[in-house]
Amino acid sequence: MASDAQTGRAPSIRDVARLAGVSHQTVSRVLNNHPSIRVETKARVQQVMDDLQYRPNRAARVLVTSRTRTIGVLAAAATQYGPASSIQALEKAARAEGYFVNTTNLDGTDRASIERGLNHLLDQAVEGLVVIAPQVRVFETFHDMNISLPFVTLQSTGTTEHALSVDQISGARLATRHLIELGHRSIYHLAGPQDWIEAEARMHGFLTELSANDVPATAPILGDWTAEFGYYAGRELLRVRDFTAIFSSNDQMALGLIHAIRESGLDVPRDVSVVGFDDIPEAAHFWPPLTTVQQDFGELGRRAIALLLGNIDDQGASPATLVPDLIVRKSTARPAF
Amino acid sequence: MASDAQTGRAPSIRDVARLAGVSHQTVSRVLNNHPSIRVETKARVQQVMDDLQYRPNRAARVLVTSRTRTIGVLAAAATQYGPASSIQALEKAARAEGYFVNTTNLDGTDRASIERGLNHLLDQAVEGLVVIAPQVRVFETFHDMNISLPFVTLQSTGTTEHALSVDQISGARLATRHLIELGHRSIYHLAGPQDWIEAEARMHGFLTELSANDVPATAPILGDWTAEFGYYAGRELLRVRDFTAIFSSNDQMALGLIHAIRESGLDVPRDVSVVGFDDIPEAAHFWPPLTTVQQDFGELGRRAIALLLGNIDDQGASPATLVPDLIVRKSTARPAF
DNA sequence: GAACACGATGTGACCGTGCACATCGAATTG
DNA sequence: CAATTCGATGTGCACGGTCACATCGTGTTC
Repeated sequence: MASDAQTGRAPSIRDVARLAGVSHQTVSRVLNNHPSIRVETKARVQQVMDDLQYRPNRAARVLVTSRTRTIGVLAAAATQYGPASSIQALEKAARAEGYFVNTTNLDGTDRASIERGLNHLLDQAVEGLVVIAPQVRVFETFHDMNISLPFVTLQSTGTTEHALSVDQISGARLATRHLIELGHRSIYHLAGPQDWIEAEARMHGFLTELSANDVPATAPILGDWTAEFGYYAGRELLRVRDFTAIFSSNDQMALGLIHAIRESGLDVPRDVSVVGFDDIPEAAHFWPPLTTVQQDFGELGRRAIALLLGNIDDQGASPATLVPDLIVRKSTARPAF
Repeated sequence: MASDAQTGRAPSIRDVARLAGVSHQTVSRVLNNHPSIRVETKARVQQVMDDLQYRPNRAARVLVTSRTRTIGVLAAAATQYGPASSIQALEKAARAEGYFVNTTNLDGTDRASIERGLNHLLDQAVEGLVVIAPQVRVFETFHDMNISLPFVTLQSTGTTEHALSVDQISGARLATRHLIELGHRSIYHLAGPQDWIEAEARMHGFLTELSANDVPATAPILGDWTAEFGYYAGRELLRVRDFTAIFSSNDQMALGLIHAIRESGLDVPRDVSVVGFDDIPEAAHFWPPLTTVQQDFGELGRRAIALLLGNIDDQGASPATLVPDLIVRKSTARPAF
């Protein structure tokens, strides 16, 4: 009855202790590598751990320390390249810091779905939050549920302290300026959903750059990030055809746009120039290869973690601004006029 | 000193009990809605819970029940549409069943990375595993670490009981037959990495269909799922140009392929027909719109959970075979000969 | 050489739940 | 009407770690 280890439960710290002939506390010290332990004692304990394939029980640790070391990700478009890449990088970075990540995907973007997502995350007692979703609505909900938790939003204007400053505005200005410099004067903007902070920022950048160059502004078209939408928007737009260039808020919509343009017998870039945003890996292989604004999604994810853990562990992090690059390929040219 | 609730710790079951004037066990019963509780008692407890914004402590529960209700996902290409969609659906389905999901992304596909990923998952005591990665290598590692855990692989030939039977083979045959029926006799296959079971299955389907129709087989080209690879493979292939059609193992590589073909002055589908696999949302907007094999990634994810929870909760699930569809668009035509 | 510091280790309580068992009153049964 | 059953509730312990504190032997200090 001394070796009642076959109870089905995994070996515990006390099982290790017994076999190593030490107290459970000594085992705990080995686990947290406490300085004052004799090397041979440590070795002996470690040996027993290996033999037993011992793994510390996370739940027990969490219970006593009340630290879950888990950060939550609230995602709305985890299917798209950008968010997916950021999440991947973020998860990796968190893991390297000994943190766990729980990614929860919203069922929809309505209030109830957001609430459900947040609740799921709170049930796990996440220590911080990364929001990759319509931030505006999430933060409202967040506030109404009056929860206070360190959080970071992946892409933003940089107004809040919680926000990672990827300069979406300057990225959008870069794209717009490129079109203006080529000689375009009638430029449309296919925007993203306006409750995504980055969509709003890109639109803002677009309008700012237009007015800075005295180019007449056009009303942005509000899209949903999909190629499908880009396609139908393109077809609508072509009925009038009072433009020579379009700046799309992401690459997928640009693809749909090009599809519509070409289907109507026009050519890109001869008749219409198109600029995208994101530089997804496929963009270089669109036909024509897409001129677009490159974002480093991986870096974004890593910085999100750095910023968040900085908040959690209370040392202030420095979110230096990431400036996106314009990648000029073949989808833009001088207007035919 | 009776109201020592401001200790910083969240309210516990006993805080609720005290305020409701019942024992902690009664509160626990309310939580797990035990049948024999007076409705008014239940209401009173619930009221206190709301007031306190009480949330059950998951760690404590896990500790005592030794059930984590967490399933782990080991992912290698979470950045791509297919895997990402499956993960998203899977996470949602798991959540609906009261399970938590932890997605761990492999740093690489080497042995050490896989081991690291598995360890991370085991540290959380996941109750089951979904593998979206080079399965062959994962299972070897899995075996060598001699861990036994219910697991499911998302896409496979259907040989194992653990495997979800999406019939990748018949999907590939569908695509190949389509090309043959159009009159093609010189068909290449751009395959995926061979330690992905689905890549191997698609290749198998391709070869089977060729031989069933007495069409001479060609050596498959082993790719890495990326558009970039498709592009370079296409350039290589075009130096010889002894083919009229290519079946690509996924849509991204097909895109790169088309890019290379068109760049060399040839046309798709006039000179070369191309078929993809997956039907990512962008495929309909490629130029030309891509003929491809459609997979229901969401359904895949949902079934993975159903199968896994069936194993965990011990009721045998029935993994009826999902048969993919061929979506004919504009990238295929009769050979010009 | 007594007082003390310190390194190495052990002891017991505690974290927030669920489980097994006990209790107690009311309804049912013979 | 006593015995039994059952519904509604309470009591105490266990889960597997960490923390605060105690213990003990040894070297250092004055």
